[in-house]
Amino acid sequence: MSKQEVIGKGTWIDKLAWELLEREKSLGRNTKLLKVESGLGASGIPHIGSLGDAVRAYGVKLALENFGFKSELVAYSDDLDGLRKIPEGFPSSLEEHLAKPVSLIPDPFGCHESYGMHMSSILLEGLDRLGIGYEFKRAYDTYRQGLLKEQIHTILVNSEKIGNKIEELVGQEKYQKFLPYFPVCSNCNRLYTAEAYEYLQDEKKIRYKCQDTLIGSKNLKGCGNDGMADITKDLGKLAWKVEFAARWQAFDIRFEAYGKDIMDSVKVNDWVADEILKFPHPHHVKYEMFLDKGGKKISKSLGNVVTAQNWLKYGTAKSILLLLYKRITGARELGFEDIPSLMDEYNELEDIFFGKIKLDNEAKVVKAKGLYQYVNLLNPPKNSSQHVSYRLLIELCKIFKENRLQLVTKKLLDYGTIKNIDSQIEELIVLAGNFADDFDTQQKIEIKLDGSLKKALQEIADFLSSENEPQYIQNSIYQISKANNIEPKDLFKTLYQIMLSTDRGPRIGPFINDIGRKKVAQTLYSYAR
RNA sequence: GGGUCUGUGGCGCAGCCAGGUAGCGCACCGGACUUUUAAUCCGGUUGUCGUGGGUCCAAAUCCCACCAGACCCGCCA
Repeated sequence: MSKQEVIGKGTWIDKLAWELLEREKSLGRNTKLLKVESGLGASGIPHIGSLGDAVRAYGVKLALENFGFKSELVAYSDDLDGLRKIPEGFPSSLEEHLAKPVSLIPDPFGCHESYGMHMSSILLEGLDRLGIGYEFKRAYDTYRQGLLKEQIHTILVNSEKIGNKIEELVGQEKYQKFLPYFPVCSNCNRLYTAEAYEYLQDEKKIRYKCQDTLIGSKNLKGCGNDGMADITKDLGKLAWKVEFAARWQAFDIRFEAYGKDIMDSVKVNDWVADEILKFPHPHHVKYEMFLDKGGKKISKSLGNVVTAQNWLKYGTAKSILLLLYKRITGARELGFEDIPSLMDEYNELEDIFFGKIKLDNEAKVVKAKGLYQYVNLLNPPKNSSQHVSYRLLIELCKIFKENRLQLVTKKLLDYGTIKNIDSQIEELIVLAGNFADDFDTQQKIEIKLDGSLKKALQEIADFLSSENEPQYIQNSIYQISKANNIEPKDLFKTLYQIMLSTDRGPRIGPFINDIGRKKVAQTLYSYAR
């Protein structure tokens, strides 16, 4: 390759941070503190995509710090968003709270102060477990404290201009008719039903009428209240099409990533920031949504979602960070089945980092080492850990269900895969064990037993019940099959079916010995009857 | 209507965003170990990188056009 200066650690994150710095330089802005932002939805279960937004923003923060600048990640919870759909698996009692801001809805699980905080907490806990630091902010506080009042005022004063521009940019006509502000009805607490029709500039108040409105296909009842909202302290919120811009300026945000589903909103917000608020919009990067394996967008309102918490049952925090840092472009169908390869890929990166694997392409080495450092949040370990293929662990865990930790480690030592047992290995076995238990989708095989097979099983069980050397177990099975005129193949198959629910498996003599011959004998007796 | 992404052995995908020998998993074949199954280990086969142009000493990778599929937006946030 042509020699090119390596930027930072040589990853896309560094390149992005570099672009950001170049832009700030040309804007001539103060670069004392470069804040990056991530918006957290608070109305649905936060899946790994929401997490990714924050994790990647944090990566940019790290890159900026690596370049010698101060940076901070603002995690902003959109908890004034109204509840529009009840997520699957949530109580239908939420029905009465539809259209209310999620921060004004009681937590259906009773563990947090509101529905919104319940959802946000799931995401924040995920960030904590990944070691991501952030400053938490909420829409609720932001509006209550009037932090956006200047911006709201400017936007409302210019609402006609903005409405026309929105139509021009993205073809949405709505804001040519309505103000881009949703008050929360002081009478019924609902958002969306309260239609803002007049802004009283001098008083900084909005007149609204609470009336029936359509959300999706659902008709929501308004309460008829004819009210007034003070934009400096009452609850309510700017429409998304203009809200980011207000926030960017109020919080002095210099970077925000976004998913392609809100591309249009970002386009409008950039314009509003630049032209209306006179605050040069933050640098952006667009990322693809994570899709589930069917190719559908992961819906936050659906249950059974790939959350950080679910992922961490099977994979390490580093496997999530690797997923999110390895690249930003490209559509990704994501599922738990991606965990094994990410787990193994991390080991490979570690080997490259510590020089155990040589690559001939120097540029790729730099990139791999850089990625490894980001996955370790730019604080890589001093020494390489012991590596075991995660796939191998899964195979072993499928076989050993009881006494798993002990039996799997014994096998690993036998194979010579590891030299000694350490806590990391034990942790991996637990993770791989969970994976094996939850995703070993081999359907139960119907076991057909005729008379001679039953007799053979009986004999094997008898043999196992007596004291014999382990190495004879394998042999005895051959003998018993011959004595009963059964193909050894069929007898082995039956044994695997009984013990593992598969047609194949590990060498059976030592295996029986490992799980305990008495226990196997009991199982076989029950089938021989 | 607007936009984005994807297209790589039989299947599923990585590599593309900083061009330099086309890779991984599964499957398949052979070997080792084993008293003929299999786990595991070692080795191997499988490709005009969607099509057509362009840039370049060099393109799966960058640019343009086209074809096909998926998704998002055009309610709302």
